[in-house]
Amino acid sequence: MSSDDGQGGGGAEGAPPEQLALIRDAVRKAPRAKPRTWRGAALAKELPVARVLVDKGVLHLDRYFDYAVPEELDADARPGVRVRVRFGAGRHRVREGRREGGGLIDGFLVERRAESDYAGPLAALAGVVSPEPVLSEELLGLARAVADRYAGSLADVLQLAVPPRNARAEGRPSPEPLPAPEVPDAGSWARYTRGAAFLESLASGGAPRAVWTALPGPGWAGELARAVAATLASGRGALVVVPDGRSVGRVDAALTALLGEGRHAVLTAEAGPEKRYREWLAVRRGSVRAVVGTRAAMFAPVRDLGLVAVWDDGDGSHSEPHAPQPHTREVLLLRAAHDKCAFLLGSWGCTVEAAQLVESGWAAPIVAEREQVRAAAPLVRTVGDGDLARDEAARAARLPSLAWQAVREGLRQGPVLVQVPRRGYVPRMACAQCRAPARCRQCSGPLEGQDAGGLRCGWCGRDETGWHCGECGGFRLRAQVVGARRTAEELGRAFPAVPVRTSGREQVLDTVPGSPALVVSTPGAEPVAEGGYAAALLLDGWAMLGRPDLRAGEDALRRWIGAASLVRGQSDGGTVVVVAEPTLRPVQALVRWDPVGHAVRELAERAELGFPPVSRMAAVSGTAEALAGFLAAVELPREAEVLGPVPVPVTDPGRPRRTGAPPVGERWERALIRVPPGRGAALAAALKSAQAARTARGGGRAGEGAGSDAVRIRVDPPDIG
DNA sequence: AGCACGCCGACT
DNA sequence: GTCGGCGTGCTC
Repeated sequence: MSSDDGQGGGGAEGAPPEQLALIRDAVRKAPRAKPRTWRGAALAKELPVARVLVDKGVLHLDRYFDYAVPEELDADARPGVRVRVRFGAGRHRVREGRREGGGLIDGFLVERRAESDYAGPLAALAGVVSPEPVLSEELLGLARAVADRYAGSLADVLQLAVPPRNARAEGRPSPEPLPAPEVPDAGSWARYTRGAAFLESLASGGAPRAVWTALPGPGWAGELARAVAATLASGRGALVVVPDGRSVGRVDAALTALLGEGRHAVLTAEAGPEKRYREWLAVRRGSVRAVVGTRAAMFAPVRDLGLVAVWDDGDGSHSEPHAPQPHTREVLLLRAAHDKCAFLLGSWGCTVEAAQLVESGWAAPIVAEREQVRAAAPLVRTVGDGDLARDEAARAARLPSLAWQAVREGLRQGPVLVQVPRRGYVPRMACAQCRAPARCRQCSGPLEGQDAGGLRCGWCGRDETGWHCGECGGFRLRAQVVGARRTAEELGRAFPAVPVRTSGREQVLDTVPGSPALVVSTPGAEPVAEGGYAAALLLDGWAMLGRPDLRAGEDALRRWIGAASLVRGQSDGGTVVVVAEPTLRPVQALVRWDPVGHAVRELAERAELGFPPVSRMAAVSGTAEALAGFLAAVELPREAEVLGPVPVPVTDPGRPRRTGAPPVGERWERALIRVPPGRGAALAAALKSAQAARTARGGGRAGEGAGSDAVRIRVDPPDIG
């Protein structure tokens, strides 16, 4: 971990000429013992200098600024508090001796010091917003590590890590902390080979690190709660981050069942600003020592942290959409390293990153015995192209008879889940004959069907008129996705006696009763069925696997496993039918219920190709000029490799602009920069300093508003072709 | 980002 | 001889 401050001791060696004046000043005004303010106001007697992190964009770049502490603010101006300072106007004020120009802006007081390194006269703190010390040394250290890891600014990270102040919440005292609970028994952790040992280690103050492949079914929330309880029993705090509000609810319920009220806080965005800040404060003040929450909780200031845990790290919600877009898993890894605490990554599936933690020896696997898995997982059957072709009935009904059969039989035993692709998925086109994805002849982008009936490239936007298949020469197309939703509707009509419930983006159902019903859901929105689903039908195979993305296979498997984990085990007759080609690797992994094996193979492949997470990548995007300028200026580590630039898909005016996509009407390019393992920090540092130099200098060019010259940097880009 | 500094051309 | 253009650099 690199810990350079970016701001050295102030030596004159190699100083650029524009700093000479400053240095001359410094020499003349040499004795730095006592800071002077412009008007010589009375200062605090002890430690009269406040080191402040100014909370403003990216431009001041993680530098601290020193301010004088007026006597009347001495008591409140403690490290960690929010302050107001004047910032922005120049030295002229000293000469004119009149008004203190510059606007009032927010900042965090980072440190009180006896003297300043700054040669000039110090401005005084304008005020202390509140005496609540919200930014602890640990949180600051974490924020800096995250900023370094992601080539972002400290201020940006702090915006994610410290919730906005709410005076009412701050005014209320937090409850008295409860004593540590008893050590819980192993409970259902006994289902896993190393499970009980992991809990014992937590309870006795150890810092074990594990990647836990959870058995399908609802047991995971209780198991997480038990890990939290064991950590609390050791006298330490615990943090659990899950992908969504529903999962928070499950872990919350499990914690309450195990520990009663008052021992854990719930941090979600849904709570609203006041409640959220109140909970956050209770954690910071040490009133509550355990936290469960969504993404933003990854920064929760838990006291004496003993365990960090993340559930389902493959879920996209763990990626923070705001700069610098940190990922829960990576932030918790940093916390585990800094605080030397235990780490638990749990999931029904297994990401490539998780597999890497095990392969590298950093974390131990926690898995169940093979027979246990086989009994707990449903029986999985596939329907591929061959079956469809042979199955005359299937083509007529647009659904294979195996699927009908599974649904019919499932409905006799209980609810049946039907997983359909998310709406808004653009229908991608494929050759009707050989199923090869239809690609643009200009840029190889995916061709998409249009409402009007034509074809258009999803990347470069060109209309395609004379398409023919590059693989087999065929000239007939079929939609890869269209039909699944309609199929679900048809299913409903085919079983008129059975209620149909839907769960999706607009309305997500939490649970459904155990009585026979068709439950149609998009991936990730599947309700939990009481007693488990009798069967599931997974209809989005082509949609998931057809995407031209590195993670398409991994993602598809994750979503299938997520749905299939809600189905009763094979021993209770649970059945899953997946409509996808059985020769494909993710499909085979689902049939064998072997997510870890799949991730390990993916990992080996990525290592061979030099793909993340084995190497570290960053994406840099912007206009062609901006990108070329940036690439010319950046001083990359020697081992770095620049791929591209290539054109970025244009933003369709009709659809919402995705984060990182160019503004409508602009053409952007993107370069990928790759470094070997261990050089990630060096890459981030290089990108950061080049970006700093450019934003400081370049500024607004002719015509366009400022920013047309800027580039966007994304460490760990999620979408690598 | 603001905003003041400074070094060049048109004005009273 | 002075006013003000915006190009450049700093903000404790």
